[in-house]
Parts: sequence; C-alpha cells; structure tokens
Amino acid sequence: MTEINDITNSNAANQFILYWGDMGNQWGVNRSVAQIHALLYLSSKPLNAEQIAESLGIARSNVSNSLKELVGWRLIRRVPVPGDRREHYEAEVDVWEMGIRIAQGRKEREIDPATQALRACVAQAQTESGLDPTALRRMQDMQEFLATADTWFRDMLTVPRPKLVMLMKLGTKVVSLLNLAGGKKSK
Amino acid sequence: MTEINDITNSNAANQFILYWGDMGNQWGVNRSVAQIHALLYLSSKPLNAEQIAESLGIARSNVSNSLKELVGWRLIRRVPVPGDRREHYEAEVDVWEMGIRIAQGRKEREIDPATQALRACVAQAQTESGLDPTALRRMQDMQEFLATADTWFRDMLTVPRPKLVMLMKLGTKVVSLLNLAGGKKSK
DNA sequence: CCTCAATTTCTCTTATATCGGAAACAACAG
DNA sequence: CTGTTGTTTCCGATATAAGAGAAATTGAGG
Repeated sequence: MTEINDITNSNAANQFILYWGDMGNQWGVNRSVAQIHALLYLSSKPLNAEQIAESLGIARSNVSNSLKELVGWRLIRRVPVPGDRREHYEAEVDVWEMGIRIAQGRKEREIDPATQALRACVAQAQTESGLDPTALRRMQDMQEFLATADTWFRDMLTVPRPKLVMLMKLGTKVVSLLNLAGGKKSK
Repeated sequence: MTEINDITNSNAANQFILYWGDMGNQWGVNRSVAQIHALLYLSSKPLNAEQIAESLGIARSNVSNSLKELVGWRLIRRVPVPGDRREHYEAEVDVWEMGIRIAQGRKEREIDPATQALRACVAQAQTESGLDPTALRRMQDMQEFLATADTWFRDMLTVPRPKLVMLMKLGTKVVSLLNLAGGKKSK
C-alpha cells in the first residue's frame, strides 16, 4: 500500500477527489463513480482496479461497476499495459472534451427520452377535447424549446474544438459582432 | 375534489406531470418538487397548496416544502388572490426564462461552491512539494475551464432574451458568420 | 484440460432521502 | 381574547440507492 507516486498521498489531491465525489453526488452521479473519475483524471499513468480500490478505500466490486459506467460515458478508457495481465484505465484529460462528453451523456440518457415522452403527451393532448387550451399551448411551447435546444446542442458538437473555445471566450462580443453582420433581429 | 378545470383530469396532463417528475428525479431534483412544478406550469390559473396536494395526491406538508424550494429557484412565485386568504402560486411560463433560471440555480448552488473548493485545492497543491506535477497541471486546467465556462455563462445572462433565442437558432451559422467577420482566430 | 489470477455478478446490509401525519405556529375575524 | 383557517416544522416510517463481501465466471498460461 501507499506506493510511491500514489497521488492519494497528497492532501490537495485527496481534497480534489473528495469534492469531485460530492459534486457528482449532487448531480445524480454515484459518489464512487465520481471519485474514481477524479482519481484517474489526476493520475499521470493508467491505473488498474486494484490500485483504485486501494487508493480510495472502496470495495473491489464497487470499482468494477463504477469503471464500467465511466467507460459507458466515455470519460475513461481501457488501456492495455504490456506485460501486465490486468486491465488498466486512464481518463480523458482534455477538459473541453470531458465537458462535452458529460453533456452529451446526460442529453442522451435523460433529455432525449423525455423529449420523446413529451411528444407523445402533446399528441395525446391534441385528441383530448376537454383539455384546457392553455395547458396544450404550454406543452407545445416546452416541446419546441427542447427541440431548439437539441438542435443547438447537436450543432455545437460539430464545431471543431478550437473554434468552440474561441466562441465561448468571445462571450458577449459574439452578439455585437453579429449585430453588425446580421443586423435585423428577425424572429 | 375533481373540480371543473382541474387539469389532472386530463390523461395527457397527467402523463406530462409524471414524466416531468421522473426526469427531475434523475437530475437530482425531488420528484414532488418537479411534479408540482409541472402542474403549475400547465395550470392556467394560480393554485393554492391545498389544490396541489389534492391534485397530485401528496401530503400537504410535502407540498409546503416543495413550494418553498421552487420559490427559491424562482421557478414559481406567490400571487395574492383577492378575497382569498390562502397563498396561491403560479409558474414562470416562459420556457426560455425557465431554462435560464434552472441553469442559474444549479450553477449557484453546485458549480460555484465547487469552483471555490477547487481554488483552495490548487492553492494547497502548489505548496506541496511531493505532488506529481501532472496532477497539479490537471487541477489547474480544470480550474481554468470552469472559470471560462463561468464567464461565458454570466455573459449569456446579460444578453437580452430575443437575441439569445436568435443566437441559438443560428446554431452553426454563428461560426461561419464570425469567420467572415472576425477572421483571425486570435486567442 | 487444469490452475490461478482477474473480473464480474449477486446478495445482503447499511445509509440516505422521501414522504405522510401530528403538532406547533401564524394570521386573522369576530 | 379566542376560535378558525392556513402554513410550517418536526419526527417517524418506508422506499430507494450505495457499497461490501462472497460466489461465480472468464480467460490466459502451462
């Protein structure tokens, strides 16, 4: 235990892992999952399940499940280490890529199904004569909003990373630049 | 019970409320809270706690707490109904406004504290001689990313709603327009 | 085809969050 | 001041999720 180079020897690193776990927790992500992710993110070399379990003091089985989930989110990947039979894992370390993958994952798993469900609701609502027209209207508004957001998000995914970064750093300036270019505030 | 105009008489409306509750649940929002929000969103007139409890079949106390939380998120507001002693509530019905408030709320409650914690971690990390330089680097990257995202988000909040909508609807076009206008990919 | 390490699945315990109901509290009318 | 109505706080029961450890499975040498 406590190998050389085990980053959990560092207070700062431990803090980081702790906070990350906590934060994940609030966002509906299992704490172990988030902690493992943090650990791998900080680690300069791939780790195997055993090392992870030991570093974080959580059960081996728990690690196994959590790793599977993280792979599913494409936040970490398996890496074969030559001469070692054990499976090793490393994290995606580009923070932008990471942010995008998390957003993408949530969208796919949680928003998309909801959008679909909403579509069904609206369809159903249109057949109901008794329904308050306001309610119908609201459902449609929501649907349209989600559709717009969805399109926007997918659009943004196609933007090459460096441009995306530039775009975000521009911030408000984007609007003024476009005003010059686009002019009209056409709906 | 089952008053005229109670939208929970509608299947579609009930479906909507159900799904909304479910979705909220996955996002770490209490189901009751989400359901109440959905109900108020669909309702064409303000409702009081009693009506909500009855419509959704949940305890009065639960409604009370959930309402408080929703008010905290500024997703609903109290409205005095003349001639009625009871407190009534109505939802923000502009979907864009709603989306923004949810995002804002999450940011304030969950990201901002994390950012602050991260700052402390990095500070601490810099004092630790033993820490793997890669780990330090990664923490700093993360911090910078969060800072950028934070600035961007605050920027977007200052953009008047109609322009924001326009901006999102433009999607990818924004990039090409900017290339023509801005040219250089200056940092 | 056997052995052994590594991993995954399963089950049970424990922790956490949700929610209903009782009780306390506040506002107000008479 | 007192009774009534509406609201909030508190507490206990219950549902749900997390996590540990044992058991089962896989797969690579030999």
